[in-house]
Order: sequence, then structure tokens, then C-alpha cells
Amino acid sequence: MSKDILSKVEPRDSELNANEWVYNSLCQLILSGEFTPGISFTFRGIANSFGVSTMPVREAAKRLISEGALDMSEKRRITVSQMTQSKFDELKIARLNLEPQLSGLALKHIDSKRLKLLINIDKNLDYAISTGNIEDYIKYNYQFHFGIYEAGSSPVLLPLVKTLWLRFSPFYRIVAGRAGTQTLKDFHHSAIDAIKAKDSVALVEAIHSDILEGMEMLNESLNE
Amino acid sequence: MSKDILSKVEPRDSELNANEWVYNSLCQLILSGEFTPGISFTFRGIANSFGVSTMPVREAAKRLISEGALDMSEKRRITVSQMTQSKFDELKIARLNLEPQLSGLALKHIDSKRLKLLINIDKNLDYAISTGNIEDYIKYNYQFHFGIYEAGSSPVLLPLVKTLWLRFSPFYRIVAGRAGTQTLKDFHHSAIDAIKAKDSVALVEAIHSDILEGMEMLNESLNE
DNA sequence: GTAACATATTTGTGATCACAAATTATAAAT
DNA sequence: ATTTATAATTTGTGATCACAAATATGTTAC
Repeated sequence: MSKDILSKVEPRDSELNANEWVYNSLCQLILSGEFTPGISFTFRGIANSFGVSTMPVREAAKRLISEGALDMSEKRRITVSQMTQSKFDELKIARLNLEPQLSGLALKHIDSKRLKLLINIDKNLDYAISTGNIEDYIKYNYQFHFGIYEAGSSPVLLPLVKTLWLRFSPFYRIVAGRAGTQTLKDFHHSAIDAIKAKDSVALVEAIHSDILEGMEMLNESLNE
Repeated sequence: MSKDILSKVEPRDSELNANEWVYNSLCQLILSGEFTPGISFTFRGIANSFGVSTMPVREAAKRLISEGALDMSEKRRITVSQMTQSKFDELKIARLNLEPQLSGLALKHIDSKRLKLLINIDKNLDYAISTGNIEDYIKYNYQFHFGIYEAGSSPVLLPLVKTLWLRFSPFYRIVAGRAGTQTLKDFHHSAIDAIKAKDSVALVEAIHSDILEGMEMLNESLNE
């Protein structure tokens, strides 16, 4: 792992344990599409990059392995998990069954301040789509979805869903450089309308459609 | 943690890493209802019980913490997570949305040998219900569900569902000693019939009903 | 008896070390 | 040039140590 990883990562909060800092940082790197599937590390390599010992790295990486985001596939090597069609299908099923429900639970906790935030994120997202900026698309798409999900406190479903995102996010990198984003319909507008109207059924439906579309885009790239 | 934990646990396979052995063992203890909610440990205590150093225990326990089965709530103490009504509701939602789907995916991979196994497990389950033996009920109920789920290889959904079971299983202990099991209808028979008929819709429906009933039983105990 | 304080012990965290196993690099042979 | 054999390096694993912070224990004072 290159030494300049630190520049792409939040500096360490003094109150944060080393292992939590490493874990959060690796999550951020995965979720932002910074890691390509197949890229590989070693504990010592990551430890050197972060300037810590191997101990906190082991805890952080092992956790990500158990969450399915990383693999210890070849022996003595930590890799970003490769995607397969069947894994992808399962991820799609899990997302479609959990995330709409989660958004439904969160709806009643979305206040006007958060709504304003979501509208702003969506504006950035629109721009990213129109300019084909896949990196910003990844970032704002994540912020939009979790901006909704995190409104309600869902200690079970929210971490579950986050592990799903950790698994498919590296594959946005595959669609980078293509014109894929420009063909996307924007179900986020429907979601925002539903939130304004406090219409739970409509919000669930919008999130469902959005997931379907996003995963379809990824699926097409997977089969080429 | 008492020293005789080793007697309740599979002996260590020589090919298994220490941390995997400890993890599997702790899972087994949790899933079998051996641990009561609120019971607390220390890394060193577990390490002594298993006769290993704290290293593999840290990895195993940290993983279970990240999976929501254990908590590091009070500082310097590892506990079996306490249940709350809202956590329980989320677990119910997650189970109802994932497990029926998972059983549907697995159906086509259930051969006659596995069907025979399931019928046998169900027989044991019936007996456990009729005699009010909650410990056997827990064991055979787990074997029945995962006997179905594990038929198909679902690398995403299966581990996800397992973490759900790790979270609610300790609460079967609460209903121990009550006559709760004797009032249970047996949706496992419906499930077996559906498997025999290779009827996916019926199987999904049976698993759904079974989860609903099982969680309802737990929910009643939670509110007393 | 009970509260307040000081002491002793235990805890999780992070770093370091030893080691066998796996990988990579090097040399030799055909 | 390609394969084979050997040496050197790197890897994950598990154990141990140091340490600050938290807990438990003992002691005193009222």
C-alpha cells in the first residue's frame, strides 16, 4: 500500500483508538471507490502506511474480512473481494429487502434541516451525473442514502446495510470512465417528494426503484 | 468465565487457527443459549478458559462485537448484548425479509438426503416441544432452519442471517422454564411439505409464519 | 454503619518478538 | 530459454510486555 494513503484519510482523532481510526479509514477508502477489486495488501504494509503497529491493523482488517468487504483468499494476502454474479444477485436481494424498509423507518425522524441537507446533496448528485463524474456520484449517492437511513436510529439494520455497501462499492470503479451515469433516471427526486409529503409508501417505492436502477448499472458492467 | 467452558465446546481441530476455534466456540455457546444476556467477560478470562493467549480471543471477541452479538458497553467489560424492544423489532424485520428469501434460494438444492435429515430434526423438535425442553428446542430449531439455508451456497445472505441469530438466541434463555413451547404451532411441517412438493411459494410462506410465531413468543417474554 | 480517600489489582490497548509456513529471489542444470 | 533446486525474505499467527485508565479493595474518619 502506498505511503500517501494518509492524505486521503481523515486525520486521527485523539480520542479515537488506533484500530477504530484504521477501520474507519479503510471503510472510507472502500466506500469512496478508492480501492479496486483485486488490489492486495499485507498487515505490515497497511501498518506502515498508517504509522501504527500491526496490532490495530489486524483488528480492523479482520473485521472487514468478517464483514465480507475484504478477503484473505490467497494465503498471506488481504485483497478487496472479487465480485461474482451470484454474490451480486444476493447483494441485490439483501439491499432491496432491507433498505426500503430502513428508509420507511427513518422517515418520521427526518426534520426540515435534514431535508434541506438531502436536497443539497441531490443537487450535487445531479451535477455529478450530468458531468459524468463517477467519483462524485459515488460520494453523493452514499451521502444521500445514508442521510436518510441515519435519520432514525436503527442499531441493527443500519450496520447491516453498511456492510452491503462495503461489498459493492469497489465495483463502481469498474463503471468509471464510462458514460453510464448519464443515462440514470433520478429517483432521488421522487424520494425527496415523498419525504416532503411524509408519504412512507412512496419513499419506500422510490428507494426500491433507485436501488434497482443502480444495481442494474453495476450488473451490466459486471458482465462485460 | 468458568473453567469448565471447554467441556461444552468442540475440541480444537488441529488445522484450525486458535482465533477461529475460539470464535466458533463462542458462536456455539451463544446460539445454544448457553450465555444469558448481561453475562460479562474479560479477554484474559476467556483466554484462560480456552488455554490460549489473549491475542486470538481479542480477534474472536472483537468480531462478535462488530456482529452485534457481544457488547463492550461498560468500559473494560465484554457482555452479551442486552435486548431492547426497538432492537428486537429491527431483528424481526430483518429476519422476515431475509430468511424466507434465503429458503427460497436454497430450495432447489435440497436433495432427498437433506430432506430426510430435516424430517429427522423435525421429529426431535416435536419431542422437545411436547416435553417443554427449551434447550433442545433451541438446538433443533437452529438445525432445522440452517439445514434449509445451508443447502444453497449463499455467501452473502447466509452469514448475514447468522449474525441475526447470534443476536436473539441468548433470549431464548428468558423463556426457559415456561410452558411457552407447548403452545407453538408447527410450521416446520408445512415447510417440509413445501420442500417435498418443491413449492417455493409455500416454503417462503411457511418460513415467514415460523419466524413470526417464534419472534412473537420471544417478544412476549421481553415485555414481562 | 457509612461515606471519603488512598492503595492495589485488573483491564483493554498497542507494540514487539519468535516462529513456521508461504512466497519470492537466486543459482544451477539441462 | 526454460525448468528445477536452493537460499533469502516476507507473511500471518500467537505470545508476551509495558502502560494508562478503570475497577476493586482496604483504610480511615465521622
